[in-house]
Amino acid sequence: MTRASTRKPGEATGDDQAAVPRRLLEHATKLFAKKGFDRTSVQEIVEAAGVTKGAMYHYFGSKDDLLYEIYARVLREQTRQLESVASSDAPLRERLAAAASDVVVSSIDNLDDNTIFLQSMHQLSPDKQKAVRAERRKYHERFRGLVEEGQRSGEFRTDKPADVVVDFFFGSVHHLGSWYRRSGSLTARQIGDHYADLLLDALRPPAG
Amino acid sequence: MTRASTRKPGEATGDDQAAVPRRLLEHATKLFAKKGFDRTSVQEIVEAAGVTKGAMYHYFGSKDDLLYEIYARVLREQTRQLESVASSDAPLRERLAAAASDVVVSSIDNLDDNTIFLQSMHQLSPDKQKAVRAERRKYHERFRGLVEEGQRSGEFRTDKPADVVVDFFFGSVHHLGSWYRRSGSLTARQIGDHYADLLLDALRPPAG
DNA sequence: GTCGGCATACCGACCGGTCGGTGTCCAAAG
DNA sequence: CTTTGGACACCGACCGGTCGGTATGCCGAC
Repeated sequence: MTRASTRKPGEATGDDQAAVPRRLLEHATKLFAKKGFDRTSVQEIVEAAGVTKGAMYHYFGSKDDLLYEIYARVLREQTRQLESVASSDAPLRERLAAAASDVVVSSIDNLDDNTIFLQSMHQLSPDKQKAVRAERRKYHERFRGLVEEGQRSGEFRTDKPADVVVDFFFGSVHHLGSWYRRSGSLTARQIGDHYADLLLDALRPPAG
Repeated sequence: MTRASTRKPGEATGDDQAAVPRRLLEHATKLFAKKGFDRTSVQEIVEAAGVTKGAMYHYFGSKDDLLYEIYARVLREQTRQLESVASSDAPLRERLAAAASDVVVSSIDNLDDNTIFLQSMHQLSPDKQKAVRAERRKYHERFRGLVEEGQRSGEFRTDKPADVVVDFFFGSVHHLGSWYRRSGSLTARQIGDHYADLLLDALRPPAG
């Protein structure tokens, strides 16, 4: 009863050290991606993380909160990355190509988050959903800014609305999770470059 | 007790005549799209359709069956449409453009089905999921055939794998539901033509 | 001693699916 | 013409089970 360094709670022996909230987030991500948000019970998550429900509800207000935190983390990271690339002083075409390729690579690196984004967003509570959408919108707008810049300078075609082009492109990106397999023959960067090429070439003015 | 044309069953007075299975499918589609498959209870569906659970389980083996039927219906229709366009004797570029534009238009016309496809496919039982995937794959392969035809003839670039291009395009199509609003300024056909243009232009050989 | 960091036991709501029944129609028997 | 029987379409109360969330208490650290 008075043993030191008790290993009672949970069976987790491998990835222990990690803080409890981190472990919860990590395993929740995997489970949500694999089985969907609604099909994953809180019980499963806490068992996978080697803790109990008490622990989870100590750190998170609800199951929804868990999902929201996953979203927020991904969005912060992607926004940060885009901002860094978009505001460099490289030529426009290079900046857009880098932004496009990068978002593909990061989406593939975190396929789970991507899958969740796709399938479970509408299961968030309305206000949290609104917050996520707002953040996502900011991201799209920044990206669209690059396209519009090229349209003003004459580098890109102007017969297609910039927002249509951006939605076209991000549709492709969001759907990577439904077909990309790591066992395939193409690396994440190769896919990213292909996608960036397709975008840039689709944006060439029709005349030439 | 012996009245003719009794209107007892259900309260549905507006859209009655319609057969019960059709009504169930119709309302299930709307609810699944709005709230997601798991969040929609069988009770809600039958109430919306103006029948009872008994009726539903008389016509469908399970809630899963309902979802599967929705998928099957959409897939049959889209496959039929693609086959009709792809096998015409018009020039290749026109056939591909028509196929691309058509799938966008039909996806927008049936935004609900599209949304369900996106969000709820993984909630089907494994065997039904397999069946849906197989059918979907056939569709993609037919579409890819058009791209490959153009690559062989030299009309399209050959530095991008055809399957990457097809996945790129269908990602965009599947995501229409997440941003397209009927209240927007563009009609379904306009979006379809824009998307078709972007695809065709992305496929132009890099040299010119 | 009290406070953060959990564990454990438990609750009420709800959900998919079942099952014994009911009303209606039609066809064959009487 | 009437009766009977049974197939079909549907009803709705009910069940076992699960799930998100909570109430309470223990325990080591400060």
